[in-house]
Amino acid sequence: MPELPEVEVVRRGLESHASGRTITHVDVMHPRAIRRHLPGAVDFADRLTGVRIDAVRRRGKYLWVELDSGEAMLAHLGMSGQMLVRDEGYEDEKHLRIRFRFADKGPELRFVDQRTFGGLALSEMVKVDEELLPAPVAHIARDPMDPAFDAREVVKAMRRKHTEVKRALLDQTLVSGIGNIYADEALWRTKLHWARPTDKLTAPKATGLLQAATEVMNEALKVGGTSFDALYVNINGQSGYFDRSLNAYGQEGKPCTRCGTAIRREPFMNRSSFSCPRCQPHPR
DNA sequence: CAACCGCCCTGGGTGC
DNA sequence: TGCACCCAGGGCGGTT
Repeated sequence: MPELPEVEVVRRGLESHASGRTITHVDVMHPRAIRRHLPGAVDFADRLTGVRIDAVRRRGKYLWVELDSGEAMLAHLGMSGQMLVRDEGYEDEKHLRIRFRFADKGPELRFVDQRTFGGLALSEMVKVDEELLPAPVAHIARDPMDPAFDAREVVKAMRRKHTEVKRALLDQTLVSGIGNIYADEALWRTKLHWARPTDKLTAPKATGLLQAATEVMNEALKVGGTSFDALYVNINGQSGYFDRSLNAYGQEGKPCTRCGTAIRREPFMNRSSFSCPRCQPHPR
């Protein structure tokens, strides 16, 4: 569920509630939550203890905190990962995976994850295009909210590919941050079917598609992101409201808000794609 | 090398 | 009530 807008909501929450704080205790209650930290839970906790959080950053759906030790703690929320700021003594969540306590004795930071696709890891920073990134993020493309995002270059690269347009939108090495929800919404806004071949898209169409993706994610960010259930929440456990503004994703059978035709659902990469049969006809 | 497929995992929902 | 099954899905490793 968490795509760029939802991860950005979490980043902002962490920036105001975790930056500048020094970690004193780390409890890893589920090893799978740090499976990408190969040296294991003890090493993870040891290297974080006594370390201060200097900044909280994001690229696409990846989130990381810069530490005064020179490392970064990298997070990916997967489908159901949450970062929660909770007062000490607040009841443990059922799927609490990692708990952080701080020197200021203020609220804890908790990583909660029902479906365990998410996780945390410590990583070293590497320089990519004059920018320091955690090593596992080095191959992730800039997202549309990055000041250095170059839409013209992305359009060129997209039109060079031989694939379906939705696959390209979801390719995090081409443009990052877009997942199934915002891909379907951007395609609906641009009146493109997901299976349209990228190499047959005109440059204006591809440009418009990227613009639509950027706009829909900005609109979602303004209202706190998209939540269908309790799986995506901000650091205080609150849902976002953008699900009320969705035109395609999850709208199977409902009338298209543009033309009234019932929205269809089609299988796509072992999941679903939602689109309007009239506004977004199948490519020939 | 680019494209693509299957797997990782859990629990809420549904149908029998 | 209980069981089997389906579905959600980003990223990664392996295959074509």
